[in-house]
Amino acid sequence: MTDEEGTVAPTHAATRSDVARLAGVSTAVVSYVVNNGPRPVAAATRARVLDAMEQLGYRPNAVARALRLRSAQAIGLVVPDVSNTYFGALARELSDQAFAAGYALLLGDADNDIDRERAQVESLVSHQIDGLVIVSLDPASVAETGSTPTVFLDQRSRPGQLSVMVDDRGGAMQAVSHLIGHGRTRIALLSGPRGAPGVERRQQGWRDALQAEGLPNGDELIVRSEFSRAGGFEAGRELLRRADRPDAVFVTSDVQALGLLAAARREGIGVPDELAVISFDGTEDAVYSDPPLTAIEQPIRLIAEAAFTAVLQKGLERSPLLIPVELVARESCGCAATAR
Amino acid sequence: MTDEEGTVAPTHAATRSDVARLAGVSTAVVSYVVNNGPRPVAAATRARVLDAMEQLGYRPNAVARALRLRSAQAIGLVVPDVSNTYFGALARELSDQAFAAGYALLLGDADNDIDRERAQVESLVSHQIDGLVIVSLDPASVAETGSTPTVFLDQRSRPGQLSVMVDDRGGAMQAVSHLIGHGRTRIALLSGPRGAPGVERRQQGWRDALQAEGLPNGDELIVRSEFSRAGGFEAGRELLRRADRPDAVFVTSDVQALGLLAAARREGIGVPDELAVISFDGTEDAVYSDPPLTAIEQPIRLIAEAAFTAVLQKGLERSPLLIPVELVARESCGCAATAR
DNA sequence: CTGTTAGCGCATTCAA
DNA sequence: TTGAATGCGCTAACAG
Repeated sequence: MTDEEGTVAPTHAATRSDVARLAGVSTAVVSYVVNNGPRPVAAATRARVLDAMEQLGYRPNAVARALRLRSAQAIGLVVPDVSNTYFGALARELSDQAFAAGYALLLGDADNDIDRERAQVESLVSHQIDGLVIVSLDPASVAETGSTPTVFLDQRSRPGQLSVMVDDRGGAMQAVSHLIGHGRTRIALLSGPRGAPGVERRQQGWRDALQAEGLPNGDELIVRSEFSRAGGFEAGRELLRRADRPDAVFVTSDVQALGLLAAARREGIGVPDELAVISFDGTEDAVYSDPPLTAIEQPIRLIAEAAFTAVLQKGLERSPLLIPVELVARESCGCAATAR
Repeated sequence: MTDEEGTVAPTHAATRSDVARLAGVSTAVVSYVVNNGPRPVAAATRARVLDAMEQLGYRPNAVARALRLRSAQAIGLVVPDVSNTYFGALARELSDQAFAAGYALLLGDADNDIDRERAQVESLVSHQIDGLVIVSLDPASVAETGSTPTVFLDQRSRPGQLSVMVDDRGGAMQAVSHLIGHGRTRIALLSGPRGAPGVERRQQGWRDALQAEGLPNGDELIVRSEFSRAGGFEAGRELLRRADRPDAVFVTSDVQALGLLAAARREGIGVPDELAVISFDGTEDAVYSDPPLTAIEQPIRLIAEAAFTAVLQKGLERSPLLIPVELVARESCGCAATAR
């Protein structure tokens, strides 16, 4: 009820033709001032238009614009789980990039589910996004994105595919070498889900570094879990209860390492004294844990920049970038104790 | 060039009229089968259409649909910082809700900046979202959302506004009472940014609970920081270095509490023995910290459900919901020690 | 410098 | 049960 009061609140939001009418110009002119082109507009006219827009509280309709331009001025991001610290940070940085360039960000949370991931990708693509950045659970089975430029983060399945790669193997090798430098000899791997981004290469790095020193690197030293605190806790507990418990662990993500630390505490195993730990990611999680985690730090801002650039300027960056990572020593590896 | 080769690769993605042509029907019929209505379609015809869609790899254009329907089948979420565990979890749950209902989620990260927040809101609204959920830095200065239903999370500025409120005051009182039950008498407050969601009411609850017991509750017992680990660390350090150091702290968020725990460790202050801590949020951060945080747990899934429902069925839920919270005892309050 | 106008892809009313 | 035609709001020729 009380909808036909009239004159008070406009039924629809103002459109460009309302503005044109009020300003006494054509709709084209309104476009020209809104978009600052492509044709010039007389200063006086422009002022009238601006004034009319103001009066009407005019807001351009981005959807109509998107239909016309075949571009929504938006990019999509699909991750397995935004509530994971690393992916959250990634979403934040990408949102930053997008915003700075005038793009909106559509987020698809795959909920660690491959079907959900497919559905999210299809939904985003149908929304006419200008590009898609995806951290896939299984890059081989990602839905077809047609003409939407798509960049995979830290994974590559098909050859010609756009990717931003992180130096997973190198990082893992750094981590393991560091552990060896601390005199550790039985270095386990707390790995992530098969096929998850970076996992295979981090694993390879772990193995290669161990191999080079003639240290044990068999599958019996590997445990796996999801990228989560709970996963790291369970897998860590299993590992730490073994008779031939390792004296160090390289972990494929910060959140898993948080779980591992909790497991060590529960088992009464001192870190770093009895168990040295180095994780991959180097998010804020690593800085404020107990003990603070020595970690292979991913430059998330750089990664987001590279991804954003690649996705919007397809062609140029077809060379797969390799983002460097670096070891940031904190306490979980034993460095602090050594220093003391 | 090579555009008239035909039959090979279509220049544009297939549209409804390509499908119609191939199936030998009108575009209206294609609509009917795509949308399963509003008119019936003969089984044989439907089969032909489905077949044509398949052949062409047809994907409906959500933007065109949105323009026509004046609804993008999408909702927006604006938070101060997605990389904050709590907001990340919220984004995830809301994404879940939206997905289940066939909606996409547009995410706006305000980057803890009020101007950025305004811009994000405007951008989302212009994208014709069907509803907006916002956790605002300053609800009074949120951009006008016009006819887009908007629900504020845990804050209310204007009277008629849609909100999903959490029982902040009650939760804070529970926390403080619990601390008092452990014999603590000098209970500080590590508070959040002024105007941030829930902060004022949590502060009120802290004060009221203390007041009721005749315990000190002056402003000198309050320190403030952003909702971040780093903020909690700095403010915590300041607090713990005072001559009249408190014997307990109620913290307005998990991430701040993580920072406080790190500060206590740095200062050599034992938690919970010398300093009991209870935080607000109860995310996974609380479960795997050292010691695990006793926390007032927010039912994030419930909150997301309430917000989603409210935003899409405006009118119905105009009564401001009050979501209950509950204290989950872990170790930082001293319960474990008591039990032992 | 400004006005007219033809679509962008889709849903739907009106005819058939 | 199906087809033809209209318009959602906007951009960008094309024509003054």
